[in-house]
Amino acid sequence: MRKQYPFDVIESKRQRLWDEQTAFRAWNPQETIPADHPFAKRHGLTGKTSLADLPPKYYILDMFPYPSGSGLHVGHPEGYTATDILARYKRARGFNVLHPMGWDAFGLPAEQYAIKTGQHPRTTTEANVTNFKRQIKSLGFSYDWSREIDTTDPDYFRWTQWIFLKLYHSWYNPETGRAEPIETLSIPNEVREEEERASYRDERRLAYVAEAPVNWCPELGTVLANEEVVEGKSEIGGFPVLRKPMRQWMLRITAFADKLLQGLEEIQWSESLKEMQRNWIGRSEGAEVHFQVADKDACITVFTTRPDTLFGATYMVLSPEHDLVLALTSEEQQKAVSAYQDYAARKSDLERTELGKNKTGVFIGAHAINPVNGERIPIWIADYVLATYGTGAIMAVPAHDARDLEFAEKFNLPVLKVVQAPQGQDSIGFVGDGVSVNSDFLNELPTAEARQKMICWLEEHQKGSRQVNFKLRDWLFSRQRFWGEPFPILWKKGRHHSVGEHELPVLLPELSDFKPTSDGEPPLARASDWVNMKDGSLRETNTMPQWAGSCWYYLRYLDAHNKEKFCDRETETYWMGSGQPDANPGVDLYVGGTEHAVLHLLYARFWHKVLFDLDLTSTPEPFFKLVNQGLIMGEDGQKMSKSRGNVVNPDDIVAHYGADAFRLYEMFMGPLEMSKPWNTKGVEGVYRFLGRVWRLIVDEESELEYAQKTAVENENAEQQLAVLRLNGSVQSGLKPTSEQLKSLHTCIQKVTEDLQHMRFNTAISAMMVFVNDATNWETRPKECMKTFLLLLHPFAPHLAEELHGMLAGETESIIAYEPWPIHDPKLLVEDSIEIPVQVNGKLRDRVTIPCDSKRELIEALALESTKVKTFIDGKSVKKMIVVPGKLVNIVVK
RNA sequence: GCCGGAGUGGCGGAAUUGGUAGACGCGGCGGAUUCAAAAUCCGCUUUUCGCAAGGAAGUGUGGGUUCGAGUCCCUCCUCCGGUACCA
Repeated sequence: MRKQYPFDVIESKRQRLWDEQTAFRAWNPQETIPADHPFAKRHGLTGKTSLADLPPKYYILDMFPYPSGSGLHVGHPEGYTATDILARYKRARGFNVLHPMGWDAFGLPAEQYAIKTGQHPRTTTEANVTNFKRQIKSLGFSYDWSREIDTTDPDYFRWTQWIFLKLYHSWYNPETGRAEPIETLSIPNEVREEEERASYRDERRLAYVAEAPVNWCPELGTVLANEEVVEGKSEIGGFPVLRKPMRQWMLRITAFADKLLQGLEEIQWSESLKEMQRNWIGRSEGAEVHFQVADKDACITVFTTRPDTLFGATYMVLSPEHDLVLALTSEEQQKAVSAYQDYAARKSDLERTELGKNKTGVFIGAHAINPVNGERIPIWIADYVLATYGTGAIMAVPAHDARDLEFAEKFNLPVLKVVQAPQGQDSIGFVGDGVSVNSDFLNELPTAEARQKMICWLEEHQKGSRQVNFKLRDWLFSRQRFWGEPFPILWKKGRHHSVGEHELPVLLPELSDFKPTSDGEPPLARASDWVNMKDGSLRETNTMPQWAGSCWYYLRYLDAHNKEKFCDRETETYWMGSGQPDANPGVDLYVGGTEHAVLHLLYARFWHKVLFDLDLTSTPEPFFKLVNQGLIMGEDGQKMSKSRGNVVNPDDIVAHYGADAFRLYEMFMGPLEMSKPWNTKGVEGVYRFLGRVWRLIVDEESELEYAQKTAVENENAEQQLAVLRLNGSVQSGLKPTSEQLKSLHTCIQKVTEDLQHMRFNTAISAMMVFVNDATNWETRPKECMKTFLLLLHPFAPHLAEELHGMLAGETESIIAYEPWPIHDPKLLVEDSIEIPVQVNGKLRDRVTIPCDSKRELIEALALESTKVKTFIDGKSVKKMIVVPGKLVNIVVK
């Protein structure tokens, strides 16, 4: 198949030239911009710039990829193309655009490969990064590669460790509602012993060690965060996950639950994404209620969102792991209870989910006193009550809770109606809001009021209190892996302390065997020289989870090579917009997949809020606007996967049609946020369009000549581009006709509007309309063509840059720094307009009227239409609706 | 179950605040060019009735509001994503 145009030669040439002039370097305050840099020329800047000299910032960020062995798939460049188009558009609009790229390169696959083959994860990772970078660069994105980062680079993870130490050395002060240095924590006087005082502090750090039931994945040989467990299986690999008590590093994200929730109000994220985060944080309001245990000196506290149903609590349930189970169980129930505890502990999360609704449990032989009516109610244990939510214990109100009802029916426990359902509905099993009954002082109150009244009663009688609860758990932050950031932590005499800041980074030891040790220790424990310090301290052998590096990478881009700080403050202030009144606070636009809705995006917000509290960043939220690109499906409409054999490799598309066509197609497929199927035929469509653009401007004869020359002297293809001549119809100094101007300015207007709303597909179709138009022009004024190329350039930068070079001469500024064209509304004004005429809302005719027609004239013209007449004949006109410039509707009867 | 989002030609998708449904592209059909093909260019292409002019129907279903509904309101159905014993 003959090429539409020599895209391969043009694309490599343009990429080389952009690289040579570091065209897309973004400039920080206090940097010296070379006078011949296109940015300096465009903005008239010379020498060292201060913050005030720089144009407004625009920070546009992609989710950096994990460089996997299989390379880029077509989903990656979808988001990258969208951001690149906007980066180029914003540059044309005069912004100082920061558009960086890097590698989230710690992770499990490289480590698993190492265990299998012995190849060091570093080697694997470097090879993968090289391949990813080659692929990404082949698409001509305008990244500032001088800011490239790699989370596995010691110069990078040094600062990941440093931020971890900030968390370690901080606590959450509930009074100020902020993270503060641990020194501000006042330790009560009654805690005297130095040991105890240290423990008191350690228990309140934002990074702390806790013995807790964790998600243990035997296949992966590591623990996982709650967020990494999907339906009882590991998110990576889909292996079963068990609950197991282990000592682990935790981060106190729960302290920030409310802030993480409230922060969502200030940012421009899609409603569905915000909703996902809200659900994950899971705030619910209710009350804590204290139940005295009968005949024992013990008290069970429960959390409930329905204190109004307290009179209907007919039994209680503790989770099998609850602290009080042992103490409260009667002798005769001892055996049954411990058998049940064993049974529950053996169940994996997966089995728990699968067994789902089949309730099990055991009576523990003790009773509690319902504080509101003094009733003795039995206490049970059952695994439908989770140890990890609320207090790990519930009051059961079977009449108004589906789970309690099922349990009560199975074990013959009493069911007492305390809420009257609205008319027609059965009150037993009714879980909504109704009216209280059988509830003494709450009777006849609607649920909302009853709830409040009961809380007041509880507080008055010191039987409970108002309480807010969250689903969010603290973040389990340690992994038993090799290929991750080592903790900057040392252990001595069973107590942890931090490595000094000046000793960072803590490097990974050299190992050749990456498996866990035979006694189940993490792989780092194999490096005994590394673990055992001279002073007798031991290094922490866990590593950080993959999310650690991505929690703050957007800040490192701002000042990627700073040796003294994780990021210079003035630079941070500039790019995060705090210094400028009109700038968006934070990253202006962040584009990436939905798969990170609750993992990366929640963790990064959490770290950012801690850094903000410690005055290390200047904005409370990291990502101002966030857009999720939709999934690209295979040609068969199924999700792309190797096993289905429907994976499209960008390399093949670029080789056949070029990067510009690839970019254009990815944007033309449909709205960015929708999922849509790939269709290689569609690539050919946009490829033909680019060929038409080429032929609008380039002379076909000369192209033939070019083809002949390059066929002979293959290696000189780039120089041979010089033989190309302009299409004879392209003429300079030619005054465009009003029709031509109208066509061009319609296109300017549409493309500009669509870019502002990220409607790339319709912007492209507007350009197609223009090109179809211009193809039929006898003569093509050079200025019109140049302007059109400005519109095209964010989408198809190589072709636009090359044609711009031909039209404008290579000595002029590159198109990437040309100002964006502005449409002239005066050129779009029409003298007359065709409007539809409807009769009773049905289209019957169209009439052409002068634009400034008065209502009477429009009505008269509409009624004159012969087609219209046949429909109103013999009927009376009741009403005429005239929408100026839009339509006429004649209502007849 | 609950919470989001989406249902428009053969296909991907357009349609400012309710105002000409189907832009643009793919595919298909026909033509020009060619010895022929590829490529390119031009025309047609929602369905249906009709030789035609023209008519009728039509945006998942059923109803409603309106001069007028793909767009607003209610009902139901299907698909996609998230989540699920969260008290």
